[in-house]
Amino acid sequence: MNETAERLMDLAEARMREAGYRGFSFRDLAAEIGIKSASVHHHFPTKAGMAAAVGRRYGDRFFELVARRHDESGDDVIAIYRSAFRSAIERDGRMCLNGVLGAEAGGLPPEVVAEIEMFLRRCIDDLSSRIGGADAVARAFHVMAALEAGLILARAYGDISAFDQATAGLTGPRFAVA
Amino acid sequence: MNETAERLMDLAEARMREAGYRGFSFRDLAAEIGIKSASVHHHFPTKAGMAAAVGRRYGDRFFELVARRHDESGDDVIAIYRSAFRSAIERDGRMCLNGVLGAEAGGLPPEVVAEIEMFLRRCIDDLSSRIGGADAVARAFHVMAALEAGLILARAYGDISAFDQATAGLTGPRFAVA
DNA sequence: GTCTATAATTTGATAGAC
DNA sequence: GTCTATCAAATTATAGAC
Repeated sequence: MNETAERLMDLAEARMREAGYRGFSFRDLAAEIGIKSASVHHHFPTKAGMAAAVGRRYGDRFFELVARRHDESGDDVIAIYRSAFRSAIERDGRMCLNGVLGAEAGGLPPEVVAEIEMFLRRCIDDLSSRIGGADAVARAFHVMAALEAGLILARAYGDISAFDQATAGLTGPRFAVA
Repeated sequence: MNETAERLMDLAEARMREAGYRGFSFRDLAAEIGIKSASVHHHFPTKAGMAAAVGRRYGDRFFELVARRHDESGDDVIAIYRSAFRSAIERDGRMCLNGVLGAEAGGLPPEVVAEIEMFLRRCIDDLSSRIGGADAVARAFHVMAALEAGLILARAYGDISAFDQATAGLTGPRFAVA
C-alpha cells in the first residue's frame, strides 16, 4: 500500500463519515490530491472495493486501539469504547464510519454491507466478552446503540454534550433495580 | 394534497428509510406508479423540497401517534416510543427516517437537514417533558440514541432481537446506583 | 396532470499512450 | 503511476404540447 493509496483512503473515509457512501466520487478524491480520476481507478478498481477496504482498515485500527488501551490502562471496556467514539466527533467532527454506512445499508453494494456487519459483530463480541456476566450481550448491544446514535445526535444538535448525555449512564457502577 | 402526491411521498419515504436521501430518484418513483419523472416534478418541483415534505409528514404522524397513545393508555412514554420505533422495523422492515438522514446529514440539502434537526429536537423536548425529573433531558438523549441505533443494529444483524436487547433496559422501574 | 424531448451535469469505469 | 480521451448510464431539472 503506497502513499497515494493511503491518502485516497483517508479522504474517502473522511467523506463517508460525513455524508455516506454516495458522499464522494473518485473525481472528488482525485481533485483534492491533484491527480485524475483514472489514476484513482489504478489504485482501487471499483468504488465498492475501495469502500470495503476503507471499512476494513477502520475496523482494524479501532480494535487495535481498544485492545491496546485495555491492556495498558486496565480501564473499564465501556469507558474505553466511549472515549474512542467521543474522539471521533470531538477531534474529527465526524461520525463512526459503520454507523453512517449501517444507516443507509439498504442501498449499498454487498461487499460494503458485509464489512459493516463484520465490524458491528466484532464490537458486540469484543464488548460482551470483556464485560462478562449474564446480560453481557444485551449490554453490548445497548452500549453500541448509544455510542453510534450519540454521535448522530451530537452533530444534529451541533453540541457534543448531546453525546455525553446520551452515553452518561453507560459506565460507572453497575445498576440495580430500585 | 392529491392521491398521486401522497403515493409519491409514500414511496420516497420507504426508499429513504432503506437507503437514504440518494437512495431514490424521481425516475424510480415515477416508474413504480406508472408515470414519468417530469410528472413528479409537477407535484414536487425539487427533490430537496420533496424530501423535506416527507420528513415533516413523518414527524407530524409520529407525534400524533405518540400523543394519542399517551392520552389513551397512560403508558410509560418511553415504552410508547419504544414500541413506535420497534414497529418501524417489525412491520415495515425499515429504519427511522430521521436516523438514516441524520447519519448522512453532512451531504444533504439544508432544508432537509433543518427538518431532521427539528424532528430530533421535538423528540428530546417531548420525551424529557413527559419523563420529568432532574436528569430528564439526559435520559431523553439516551433513549433516542438507543432507539435510533437499535434499528440499525437490528437490520445489520438481520434479527429484531438486536433492537430488543439494545433497548431492554430503557423502560421499567428506575435504576438506582448499586 | 401527464406527456415528449432535452438540457446540463455527474458518475463509475475503460482503453491505451507516455 | 499518471495522463488524455471517452463511454454509457443516471440524475435533477425545464420547456412546451396535449
